[in-house]
Amino acid sequence: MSAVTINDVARQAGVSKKTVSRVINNEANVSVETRDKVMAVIQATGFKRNPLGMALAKNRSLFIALLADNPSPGYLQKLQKGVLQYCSESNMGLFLYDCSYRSPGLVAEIEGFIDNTLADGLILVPPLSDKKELLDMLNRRKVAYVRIGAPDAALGDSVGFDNQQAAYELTRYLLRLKHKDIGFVLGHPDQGSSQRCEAGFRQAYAEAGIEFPEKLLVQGYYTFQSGVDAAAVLLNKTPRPTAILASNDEMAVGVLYSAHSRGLKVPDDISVVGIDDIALSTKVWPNLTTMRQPITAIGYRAAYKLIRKLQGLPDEGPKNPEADLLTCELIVRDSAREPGRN
Amino acid sequence: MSAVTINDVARQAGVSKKTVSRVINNEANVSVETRDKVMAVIQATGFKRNPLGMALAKNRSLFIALLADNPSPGYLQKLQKGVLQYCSESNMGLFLYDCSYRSPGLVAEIEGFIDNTLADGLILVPPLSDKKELLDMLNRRKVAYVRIGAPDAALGDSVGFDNQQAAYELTRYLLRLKHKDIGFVLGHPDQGSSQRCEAGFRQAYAEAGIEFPEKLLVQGYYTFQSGVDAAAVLLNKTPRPTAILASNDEMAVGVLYSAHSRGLKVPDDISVVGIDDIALSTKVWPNLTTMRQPITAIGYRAAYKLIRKLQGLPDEGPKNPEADLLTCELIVRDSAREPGRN
DNA sequence: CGACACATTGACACCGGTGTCAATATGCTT
DNA sequence: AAGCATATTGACACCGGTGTCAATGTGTCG
Repeated sequence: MSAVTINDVARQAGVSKKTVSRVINNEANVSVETRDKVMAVIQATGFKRNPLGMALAKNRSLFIALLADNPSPGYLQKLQKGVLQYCSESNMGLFLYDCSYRSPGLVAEIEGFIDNTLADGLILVPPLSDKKELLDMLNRRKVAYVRIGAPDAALGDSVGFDNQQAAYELTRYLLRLKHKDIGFVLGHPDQGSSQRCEAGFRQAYAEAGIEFPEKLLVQGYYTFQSGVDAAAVLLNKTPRPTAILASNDEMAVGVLYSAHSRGLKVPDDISVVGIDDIALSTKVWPNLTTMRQPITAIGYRAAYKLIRKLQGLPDEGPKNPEADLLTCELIVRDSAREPGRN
Repeated sequence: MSAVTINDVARQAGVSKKTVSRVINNEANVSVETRDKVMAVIQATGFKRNPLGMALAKNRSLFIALLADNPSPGYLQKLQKGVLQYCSESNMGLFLYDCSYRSPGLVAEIEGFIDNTLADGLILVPPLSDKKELLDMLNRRKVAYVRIGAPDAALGDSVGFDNQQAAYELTRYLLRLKHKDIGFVLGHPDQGSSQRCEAGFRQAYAEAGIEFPEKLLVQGYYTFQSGVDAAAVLLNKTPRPTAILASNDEMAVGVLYSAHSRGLKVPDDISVVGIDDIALSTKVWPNLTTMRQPITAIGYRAAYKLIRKLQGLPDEGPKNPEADLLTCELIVRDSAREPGRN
């Protein structure tokens, strides 16, 4: 059945196994006749190189891993899809590893994971991508990585999108709709994206020359539940905000939920918008108006960058020197409109 | 830095590398002094066995893979969590692979994936777990697998839960609430679980001595969109059903969405229930009444069964001879109640 | 024709472990 | 004390590939 080895091919083709190795690796300096002969045997026998043997010899495993804490499940899922897609295209295996951001043994745990799998490279999802100790360990052990969503040239390659721009444009959109009292649900305080979102809100207000409603800024943690809780606070304020902007869709859906449970109608009584455009956003009623982040594309691009680096090939993507920032897009759906008579 | 090999340990401990191998594998017939001496060096050097070398020598990779098409993202996510958990506990790596159920090259594609990764075993998520050609290939290649959610002793080990029982109890619950015209959204026709659900509906009606409403049976495909579509059909019937039971929560949420978009109130105007209890079910308004399937536990148990099998250790779980069927549980939330005056 | 660059190929060691088997030491039986 | 079973250990080949280097063959130049 299986197990046609390089030795079998070599024997049948009447060459040394090194020559077979040359052929399967497309190396130069193999005569055309030899190459054809070997290829024929490979075809006939259905030979596939054993990745483990190769990995051992080359000290390169051909596996990468996606490391994630689980902030917004919908986000992770889309990201994973993009990563997986490029992995398939390039015949790389993708390991999955869940970890807990707050666990004290995190770095050691991940070190153990690397030892167990010998993954060549890692894709780090926020908030892991901001974790200095982790990056230090990876640098020390010379494990390649690409970070998602946290551009900071000093910390290494990253792919993400411009949260500040997204929040800025979304806020402008609400301001254009004539909302003035907008409630903001912040993201997780440990994540850089959170501060960038906040900067975007403020920027839009500043440009419009309207005083920023400091009292309508509520802490969130990027989770559904934190959105529910934040909305509960905001909806008790007087005057009640006419719109709520959450730093991600997962929380925006929580806001929606909170509004519904107090009998408020969206968008008649209050507008709700988010950022990301995850699958969930079109499963709730009403569909969420949001800034679409090309999450799957980001995952794809991250995998591309990592794998190209591992292969020693140049990155032929966008020429952005330090970080890839993919652009976002306003998706107008049904959860926001001009404030009504209340 | 890294790369303490078994040779290094052997040299420093003054023994042969085979003896070191014996120690790290906990083999018998090593004297206590030797074991201690070797252990001390292992501790001191921080030696970790290289999984690739081991895999090559033993012809066992210590990696398993989760193969999935993507029926209901929430389902997959919970499952993945359970699988990952047991993998972590047992130091196994988990590969992820997405595939398309309908792709004609599916079997060859998966075969290629196995060649690329040398995964020791596979966990198959429905509808893959029903795919005869796939199972044949795996048997032929002697790749171990555990199937999720499709008990059928002839096809190999499986872990799942009793869909028929779930649908049966859920239907009884609605009947007890005095619903009579219940609309049913069936699952994917290719998946066995779908027929079992249907059997459960019918069983409950038969027991109650009520004629089964054949006209209220609508085809679905386990996706959100198919739930939306099926509900559109059901809500146009006269008389309109007073309740809709969907074969999974993903579709039930679609039904909810459909009801909302026609201005119907749930549960005042119509009750909606589903099966699974995914994360989504508590993010929509109103929260979904559902039969909870212990999805994460199923994933955990599947990984357990597979890995124990690979390790040649006995399965010390439930003594169910052919398939593990974990029990389900009715979760009463806010999307169903007695039919109103209409 | 000799010297030399270059293309082609294979022998062999090596990556980091494990399996087999033989060598030696030890304890027990009679 | 001889005979034998058992415990402990290491030498060596092997898993399936790749890297190094030397040995050939071929073409070009002076």
